Amino acid sequence: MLKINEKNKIYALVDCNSFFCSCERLFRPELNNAPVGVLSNNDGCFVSLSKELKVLGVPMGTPYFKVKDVCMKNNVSVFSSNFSLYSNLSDRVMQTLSQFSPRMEVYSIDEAFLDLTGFKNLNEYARMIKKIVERNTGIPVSIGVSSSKTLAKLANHIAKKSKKAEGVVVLLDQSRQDIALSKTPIGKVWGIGRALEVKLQLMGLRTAKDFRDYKNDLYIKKMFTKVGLQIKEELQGYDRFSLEELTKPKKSIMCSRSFGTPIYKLEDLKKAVANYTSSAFESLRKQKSTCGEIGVFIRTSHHHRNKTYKATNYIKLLSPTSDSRKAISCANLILDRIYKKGYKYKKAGVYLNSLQQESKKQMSLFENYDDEKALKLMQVMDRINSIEGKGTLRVAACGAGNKAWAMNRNHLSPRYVSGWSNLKQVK
DNA sequence: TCTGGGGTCCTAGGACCC
DNA sequence: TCTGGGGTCCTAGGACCC
Repeated sequence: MLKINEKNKIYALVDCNSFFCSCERLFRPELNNAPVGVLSNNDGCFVSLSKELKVLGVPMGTPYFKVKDVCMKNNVSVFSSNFSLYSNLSDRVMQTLSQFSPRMEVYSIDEAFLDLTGFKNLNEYARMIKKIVERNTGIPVSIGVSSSKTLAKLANHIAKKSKKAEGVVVLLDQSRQDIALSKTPIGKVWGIGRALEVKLQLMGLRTAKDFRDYKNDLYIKKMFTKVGLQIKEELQGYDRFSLEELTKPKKSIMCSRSFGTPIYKLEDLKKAVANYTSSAFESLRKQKSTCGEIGVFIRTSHHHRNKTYKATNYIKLLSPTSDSRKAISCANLILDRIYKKGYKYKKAGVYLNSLQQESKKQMSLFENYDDEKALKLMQVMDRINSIEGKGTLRVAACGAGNKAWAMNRNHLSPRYVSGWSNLKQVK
């Protein structure tokens, strides 16, 4: 099999600092240097912690009741989560980021990868991105730049921690990579979770550098599957998890909640699940999919041994649907099957599986470009030129297939140049 | 007493077919 | 009585992420 060995990509990972906390702070500037935390549904656990709260020794995911005292004593501002606000602000951040590269992957609500391949003065460019995002949205970000997503992620991690870095780390030369990787515990590497961490440590691999330099690839593949080997190669700087610009439609959708107060009765479960079903179907219709299978689960608390019960069951639909009323009657049927009397239910949810697109017309950002997208490309070009000098990059639009790209002049092929005049006309 | 919600990908193993 | 072997598809469950 051909192994592609060129390290020719450059990715930036832009990550919002303590995102939910930062969102809350936008409306309470007086909290800017104070400890802030945001809680999950039912105010269960912390899902976002400001730097000042982390310093107090509260780890991510801690149940609130366990640290309530600490919070009171230290005057911590604790918020219930407000996801519609966060998702609004996220859109604004992403919108701003899209001005800095023609290729971008929105990875999560608070993170995006930018393809900066071919760009120069990366440090300066990244600092400009950081400054402009903060100015336009009020959300502070950290940026890590390197030749694979995994390394960019690692660089970002350092950018967050190191004071000297001031929020931006470009991790490209070998000696700096060696130092950074040798200081990174193996479990901190993106894609290495608790289970793999244990296995790797048993092999004597304690740091990211140990793993990167481990010689036996076949053994890695056997022990950690294809993905494990890919992570190792990403640490070596090879691009194995390439950028995914398209926001693909979801393959499954679920909606579930824990109950603040437990539920005992079947009819109450049915009401709750009906609500979850309608909101799951809203997402389903939004991405123009139909659903071919519906599943429901109910469970008691898993934190106490005695009298636990959990059950899941599915119904396959003869004809896929996006009509939530049909789905709700299925959900009720399932609940009739799995409900057992006498239990204290703490959580329930609905799964939508076997999703299919109603129409296959999925467009990438720059496919079927229109005036607006073309103008956006011009914007990107201006940004790039402002830092690298005019003429470094050129924006071209390709007539065939209606694709438009911004690219390095050196990589400009005649095929793309042909569309150049097109785009100028648009401007 | 009180412990989130929403996803993806991969593999092993069983069912089934020829 | 002896009881093959290879392929595909599906599902459950584990691992990971934010």
